[in-house]
Amino acid sequence: MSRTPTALWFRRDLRLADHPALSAATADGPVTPLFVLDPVFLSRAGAPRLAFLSSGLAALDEAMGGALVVRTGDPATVVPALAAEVGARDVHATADFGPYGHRRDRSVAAALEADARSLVLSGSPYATDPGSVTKDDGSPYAVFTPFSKVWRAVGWPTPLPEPQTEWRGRPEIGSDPLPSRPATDAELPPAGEETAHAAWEAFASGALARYASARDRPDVAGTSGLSPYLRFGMLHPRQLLNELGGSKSERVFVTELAWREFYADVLHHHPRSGWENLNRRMDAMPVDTGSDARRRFEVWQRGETGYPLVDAGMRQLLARGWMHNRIRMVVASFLVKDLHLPWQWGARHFMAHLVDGDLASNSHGWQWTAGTGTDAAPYFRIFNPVTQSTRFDPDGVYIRRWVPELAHVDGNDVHAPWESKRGIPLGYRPPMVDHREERAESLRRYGLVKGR
DNA sequence: TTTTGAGTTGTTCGA
DNA sequence: GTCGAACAACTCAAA
Repeated sequence: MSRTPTALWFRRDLRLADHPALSAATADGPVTPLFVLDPVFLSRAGAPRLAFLSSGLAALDEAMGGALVVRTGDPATVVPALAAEVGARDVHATADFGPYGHRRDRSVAAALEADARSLVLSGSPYATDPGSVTKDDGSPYAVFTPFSKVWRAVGWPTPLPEPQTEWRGRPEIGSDPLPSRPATDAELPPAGEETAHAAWEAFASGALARYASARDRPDVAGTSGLSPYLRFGMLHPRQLLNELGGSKSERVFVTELAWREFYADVLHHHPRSGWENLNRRMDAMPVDTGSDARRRFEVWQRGETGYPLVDAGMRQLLARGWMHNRIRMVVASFLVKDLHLPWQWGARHFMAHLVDGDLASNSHGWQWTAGTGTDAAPYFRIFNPVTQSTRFDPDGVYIRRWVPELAHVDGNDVHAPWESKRGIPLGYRPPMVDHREERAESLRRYGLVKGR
């Protein structure tokens, strides 16, 4: 077997097990592991996600015996230069289906080909590659449920073992320093493949059994907490899917993974939907963007709306770089339907603070709430922040944890302190808007565009 | 080809 | 207090 030097360009696949591109590279010969600090990514990701990435790269580097090579700059320049330096004919990578990643990879591939080299893409961050689940006529699905049925029927390959790779990297191959962890006040989960697997094992043997009901409860640890690991490929969904059975809770968890795949598929077919309404008719929907809108947006960002559940969620986001899924919907509905602000404002704030921030899931989750997306929620589905609070945080445990001003408020007063006979607690604030009025205003605005 | 029923996550109102 | 209806429009799959 010929032994040709090769390179593996890591992106959102920071693991060694079940890594098709790594297996392909290992089959070629000695592998130079590369991570590129791309100024475009660095300018977009907020400090929490960069901090998580930094720890993830350190863990990956350690798992490779300190071989990781880091280069800084435009990948179209940096990757071919590294390939030439190590004499790699091929540069291996996992395919990226996001709009920017797809463009970037085309220009990197062109630059490599100009130098008689190739970018070889294997695998993807998904169980099924975006674009591969289609209707019989080849067109993409616009509704989740039929997509998910076909997606399940297509299935996924069994995970690959970690190969015996001959690394050829640092210090033999020069490298920039591994990125330092940017300062952030957020308390983040530990990163890395080993930690990710431990988190999965803990979930699988614990909260998974009650997932179907507990996943909606922000006051208990009912969710998997795996989203940051999936975001950076420290885990691959295929690894989880192969271990999941058919119990009610396991099926519900598989469905959550299917949503991740569906939204990646939608973004693949409609790249502009990352930041624009998928449903163009909704462009006519009036939203507020003036200086008072900015002020309301900042109140929402700080978690000072006066609605305890909304404020708890916004503060959890700042403190942890993460927010419970149901609360993401509650705060999103509040921004869109109580404050009448563009969903893109909220989506951008989420992307700046979420460790698991992923364009496909984030944008389409927001579009679902805003009623502008594929398979959108009916426009009249407007969350009542108090009803959601009493239903999903019945004892106020989540609110008291994240809104210290309310930590000592007794009983049900915690859900709507302004209704308390004892008055609004010191340090807290009255609701910034009247939900009943803003709900009516929202319905009025949707009425302007509906049926067109 | 046409028709029909179903579709993640809700709320309010009136009987 | 509980419960069913109403709140659109459109996509998709199955009949």
